[in-house]
Amino acid sequence: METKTFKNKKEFFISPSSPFHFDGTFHKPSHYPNKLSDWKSDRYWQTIRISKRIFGVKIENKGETQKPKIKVSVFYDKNISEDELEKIKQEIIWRFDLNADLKEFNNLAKSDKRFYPIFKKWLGMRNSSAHNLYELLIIAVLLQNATVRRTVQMTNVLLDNYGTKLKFDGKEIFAIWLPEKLNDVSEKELRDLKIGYRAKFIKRLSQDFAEGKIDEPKLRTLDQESAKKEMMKLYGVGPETARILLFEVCHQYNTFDHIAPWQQKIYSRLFYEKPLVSANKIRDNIKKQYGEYSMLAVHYIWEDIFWRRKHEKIDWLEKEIRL
DNA sequence: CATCAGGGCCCTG
DNA sequence: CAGGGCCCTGAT
Repeated sequence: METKTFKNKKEFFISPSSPFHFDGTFHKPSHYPNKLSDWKSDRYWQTIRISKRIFGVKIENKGETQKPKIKVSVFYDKNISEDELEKIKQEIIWRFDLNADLKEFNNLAKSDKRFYPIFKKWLGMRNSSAHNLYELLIIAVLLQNATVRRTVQMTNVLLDNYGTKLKFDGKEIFAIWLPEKLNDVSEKELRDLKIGYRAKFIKRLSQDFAEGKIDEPKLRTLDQESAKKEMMKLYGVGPETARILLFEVCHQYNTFDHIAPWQQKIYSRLFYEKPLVSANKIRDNIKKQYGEYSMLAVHYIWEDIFWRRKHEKIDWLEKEIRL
């Protein structure tokens, strides 16, 4: 593992579209714990790679829901150009969907008698991804067919071997390796880290990205159907992984199509207070109610229950999360 | 102790 | 388009 310490710092501000919810956007309690970011109320840290160069980023809330403003501090070594700063700014705006127009969605939420309190509580929250396509793809592959504990284990062993530990602002935050880092790493070496059949996926995906076969900027501009088609071409990407990528990386709000069995159980409780409702019924009802914003609406309700879980014991939920 | 399904996907028939 | 196999782990 590579370790770097960055002491130089430059700052700039971003004004997200209003309304905006800082903590809901920068922290997702449903995600598994990892060393790739850190969060305290109104403060957030992560690493970011811009044209293969790595930076430390601290983001602070300096505004209010209706008058949003965030301060970004970029940590680097040696020097940084205006161009790089601008690229970082634009990338943060994209990844955290800071320019989102959620007027229509918020109107929809208002007419939802049952869940309005939740939508109101998280008003201005964005669906976001701290990571780029390759990085989130790696995470998604590590989620496949694994319990949380195992996913955490696999993430850590890979980061310890190929990642970068970045020290900045008194924090130690990791970055996922660049795809070409695995050029000279064999599938067997990966396999020996106990990541199982995923070694094959990660090896092949890294190769494809290193060779520049995937055009992330273009994928971000495609309509949902075309983007999904392109994602599914990636080795190891099926319906569930494509859904994650489309929602988090491409900010497609209406990706509530594939429902995994464990999600189905949680949705059944959340929406029907029953142990098990058929996936088709769940999907149809949600799509009918939230239309183009199906996944986004579910995201609000989903994250809300995981926020509650932080300080409240929810027995049925504990049972459905495989730790 | 053994067996099995699982925070999916690929491949084969 | 159905079903087996895949790495491992935890539940039974």
